[in-house]
Amino acid sequence: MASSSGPDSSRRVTIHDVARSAGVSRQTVSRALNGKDEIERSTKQRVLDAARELGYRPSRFARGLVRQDTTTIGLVIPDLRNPFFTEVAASALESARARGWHVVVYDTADRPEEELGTLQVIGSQVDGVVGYFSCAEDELDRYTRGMPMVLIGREHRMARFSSIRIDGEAGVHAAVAHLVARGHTMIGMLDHDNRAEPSLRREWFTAAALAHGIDPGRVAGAGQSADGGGAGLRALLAAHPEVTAVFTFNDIVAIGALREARRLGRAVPADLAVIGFDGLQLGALMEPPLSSVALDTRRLGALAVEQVGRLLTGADPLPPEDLEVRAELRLAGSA
Amino acid sequence: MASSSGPDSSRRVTIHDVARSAGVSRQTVSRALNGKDEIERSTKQRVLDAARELGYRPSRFARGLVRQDTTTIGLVIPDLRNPFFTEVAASALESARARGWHVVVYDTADRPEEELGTLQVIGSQVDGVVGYFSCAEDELDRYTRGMPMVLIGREHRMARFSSIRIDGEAGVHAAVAHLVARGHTMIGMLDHDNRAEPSLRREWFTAAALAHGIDPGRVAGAGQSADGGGAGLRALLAAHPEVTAVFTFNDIVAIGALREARRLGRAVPADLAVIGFDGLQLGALMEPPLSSVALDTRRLGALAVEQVGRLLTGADPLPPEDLEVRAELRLAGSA
DNA sequence: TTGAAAGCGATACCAT
DNA sequence: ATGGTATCGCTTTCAA
Repeated sequence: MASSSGPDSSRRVTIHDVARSAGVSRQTVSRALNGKDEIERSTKQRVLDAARELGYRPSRFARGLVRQDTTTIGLVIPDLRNPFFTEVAASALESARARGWHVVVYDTADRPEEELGTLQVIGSQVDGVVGYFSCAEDELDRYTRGMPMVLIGREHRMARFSSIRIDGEAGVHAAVAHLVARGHTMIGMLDHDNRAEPSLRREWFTAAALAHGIDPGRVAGAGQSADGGGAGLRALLAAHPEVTAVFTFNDIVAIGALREARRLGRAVPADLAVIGFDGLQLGALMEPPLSSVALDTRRLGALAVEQVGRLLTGADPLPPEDLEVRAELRLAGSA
Repeated sequence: MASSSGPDSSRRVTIHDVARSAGVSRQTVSRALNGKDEIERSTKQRVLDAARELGYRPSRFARGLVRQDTTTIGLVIPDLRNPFFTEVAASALESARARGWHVVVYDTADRPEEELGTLQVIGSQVDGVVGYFSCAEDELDRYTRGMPMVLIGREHRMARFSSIRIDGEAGVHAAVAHLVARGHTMIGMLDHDNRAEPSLRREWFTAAALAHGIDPGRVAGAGQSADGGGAGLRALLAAHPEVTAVFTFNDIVAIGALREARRLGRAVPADLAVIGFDGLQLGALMEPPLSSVALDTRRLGALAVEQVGRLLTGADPLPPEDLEVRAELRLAGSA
C-alpha cells in the first residue's frame, strides 16, 4: 500500500512536462535552466516561462545522480541547546560552508534511542558523519556500514573510525596548580553524574591533585545543566564543607555553581574559587567572569570536518597526533 | 586486517559490483541489503559479505530517485552562535525529527552575500525552506523558484511565501506599563544599530511609551552582542543621564547592558531597571535574572516546520492568524 | 541550435 | 528464491 493519499492531481512536474509545454525536447529544457549558451534566446525564454508556469523544480535526486558533485555531511550532536555543542556545530558549519558542503544536523536530544534512530537513517542521507556518539562501537559500526565517520571526544578501536581527541590533561593540571598557588588545599570537583564510567576529566583532575599532594576524593556528581551544577555544589559542600575551590566537569555546571555560591552567601572567588571546563563565550558574561580550562571549539569543528573530508576523498587522513585539541587554562575572575 | 581495504580506484562501488562479486543479480543484492525476506539465508550472507568487502554504500541519490519518500528541509539562520537562533534552530530540528524529516542547516553568518549563495544552492538540496532572510523579496523569489518557503519574523507580499509573525506589541506594552507602575518615567531603549529601517520593536516601544505619556525619544543604537549592549548603554546614559529604566532590542543586548550597569556602579534594578526581548533561557543565569518580553521559541520553530510541511504536501496551509507567535512579559529580577 | 539516445544507481513489478 | 526489465528525473555525449 505504497503511496500516501497525496494530492493526486499534483503529480510531480518533471522536465518532461516542461519540455512538452514549451514544445521542445528535454535536453533543451535542461540547457535553458542550467544557463548553457548553446540555445537561442527566444527558446530559452519560452522554456523558462513554461517552467515557471508549471512550477517546475528539478529533482535533487535525479540531478545528484548524474552530476556527482554535491557532498553532504551529517553532524550528530547530543543537544544543540547546550552552548558547547552550539559552538562546535557552528564551527563545523563554517568549515563545511567554506568547502561548499551541505550539513544535515541531527540533535539526538541526549537519548540513546534517538541516536540509534539517527544512525539508521543517516546512512542514506549523507556522505560522511561527524559528531558525538554514546553507543557501543560495534553498534556504531553495524548501523553505518562503510560510512566515513569522525568521532569527537571519544577514542575508537576499529580502523574505519577516526576521532578527535580532547586533551585536557595539561590544562587541568594548570588549573589545579593555579588553585594551589592561590593557597587552596581543599579542592573539590563536580563531575558528571553518569556513574557508569568516571570521566576523563575526573581522571585528569585526580592525577593533577595527587601531583600536588591534594586529596582528590572530594567529588560530587552533577547533572549537565546550570541547575545540576547548583545542586551538585550543594551536595559537594554538604559532604565536604572544608572545600574552598571547585573544578567542574564543564562550564554550564560551573555557571550553576557560581549562581548557587551566591545564593549560599559564598563570595567568588574569595570564599569559593570556581574553574570550569570548555571555555564557553558565555562564561565571559558571568559575574565574576568564569575561569575555565578552555577548548578551541572552532578548531575542533574545523578539524572534524577536515578529517571527514579526507576520508571522503581518499586523501591521506590526518595522523592521530594532529587530531587533537588541547585545552588550556584561561583565567578570568572566578578563580 | 583493514589495512589493505583502501578506496584505491576512485570509481564508486555500485550495486552492480556487489552483484558480480557475489555472483547474483542486482535485485538480489537489493533484497539482501534492505532486509527483504524472499531470499535464502546463505545467499543473503554472501551478498552482505561481498558488500562489506567492497565497502559498498548505496547511492542516496539513486535510492531517493526511486523511493520518493524522504523529505529534507533547509533551515537558514543568520548566526547559530546567537542564542536566540540556537533556540529556534533546536526547536525546528525537534519538530522535523518528529516527522522523520532531515534538516540541512545554513548559517549565513549575517552576511548578505552568504545569504544569496545559500539561496542559490539550496534549491537543489531541499524540498522546502524555513528561516530568516534579509534580502529583497524579489531576489528571494528569483533564487528559489517554486520552492515552498516560510519566512520567520518578516512579512511577505508574494503569495508563494508564508511567514510567521512575531507579535510583541502587547508584550512590550506590558513591559512599559510595568516600568511605569514601578514609578519610572524616564525610560530609554537600546534599539539595533542598523539605521536603515527602525525596528518593529522600536515602534512597539514608541507606541507603548506614548500611551503612557512618556517621551519615546531616549534611544540609542546597539550592536547585536553583549559588548554592543554595553556600549549602547554607555551611549544612552551619556545622552540621557536621567534614564532609570531601559528596554532593549533583545536579551543579548540586555545582558551586555546588565554587565555595563554593574561596571558603572548602577545597581539593577534599583538604579536602573532592564527589560530585554526574546526570553532566552540564558537570561535566567544572569545576576539579577533578566526580565524579558519572552517569545516561545519552541512554538516558533514548530510552527515554521508545520507550515512548510503543509506547503510541501499540499495540505491546507495554516491561516495567517495562526502563524503568529505572541511575546509576553516575563518578569525576573532585573525590573 | 536542437534532439535522440545512453547512462547515473537503485528499486519494483513481473516472470521464472 | 532469484533474475530480467522498466523506471525514477536528469545531464551528457553525439548526431543532425
